[in-house]
Amino acid sequence: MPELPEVETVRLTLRPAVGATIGGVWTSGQPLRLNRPIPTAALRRALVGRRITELRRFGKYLLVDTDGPRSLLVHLGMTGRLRIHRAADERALHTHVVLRFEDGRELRYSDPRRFGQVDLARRGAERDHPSLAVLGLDPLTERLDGAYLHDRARGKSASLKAFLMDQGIVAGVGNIYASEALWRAKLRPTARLPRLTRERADALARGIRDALRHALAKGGTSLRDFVDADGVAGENADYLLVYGREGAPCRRCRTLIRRSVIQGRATFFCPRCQVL
DNA sequence: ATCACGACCTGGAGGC
DNA sequence: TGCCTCCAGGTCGTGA
Repeated sequence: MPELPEVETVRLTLRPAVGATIGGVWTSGQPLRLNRPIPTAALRRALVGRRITELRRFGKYLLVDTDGPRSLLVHLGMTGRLRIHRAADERALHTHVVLRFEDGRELRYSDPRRFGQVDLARRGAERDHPSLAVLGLDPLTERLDGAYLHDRARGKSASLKAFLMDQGIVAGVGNIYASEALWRAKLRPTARLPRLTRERADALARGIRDALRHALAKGGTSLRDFVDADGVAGENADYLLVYGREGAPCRRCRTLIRRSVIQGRATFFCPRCQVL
């Protein structure tokens, strides 16, 4: 579900949690991604009594820093939500982690499909965490340009779309924004990396940055599940340029948008103006 | 090493 | 109404 703009939207709307002191930790006992148990005891040891100091994002991962040495690491998977509630509010089905604050609020993580991840990372050494160590460049906080993409494409033969969705190359781009970025760059999702010239890589870098920034400005894309930390849906679904528009006219050339499947994921493109 | 596929899991939508 | 199939913002293990 959530790609970089959605995770960043959650981070921004979660800011009222900064300053809160964690009084208790509850977990559902159900495992998340890869059948991995939530490390309840370790979460309690690391977080109870600590004050939340900062919220950071690396690609699609969110870090909740505390005044202790450990940060809470969260990945939302496809259906994960992180929301602030009053403690008295009824708990949603599929709630898996609750941080009780001493001021009567709670930070709750829910995730029906349990594709997400909840763990601890060492503050200051968070990039040593195996999930963060493998991430490529974050287009919002680091300089993403054509030189970088062109260099990382060397020796590879995958499709442009698979390349974009590889978190080790660009951290934060997922299925929606891969299609959006390629449409903006006028590049065919099925095109192979050897044809990514430096000039095309420049266009692609620009397409990625623009797709993500515009989506973030609309509070992210809510196709079905996504809401921010206050439960508010994003508005970017109304502004998508190509994703989900199969059979509708291309916004540039009016040719009908086509849908195909690349690596098992729905992919949308204009067969006329995405020439490469 | 790289690449593409299937599996993981639940729920909503649409067809019959 | 109910039951079926298909689909979904992600990632990882597998086998070619």
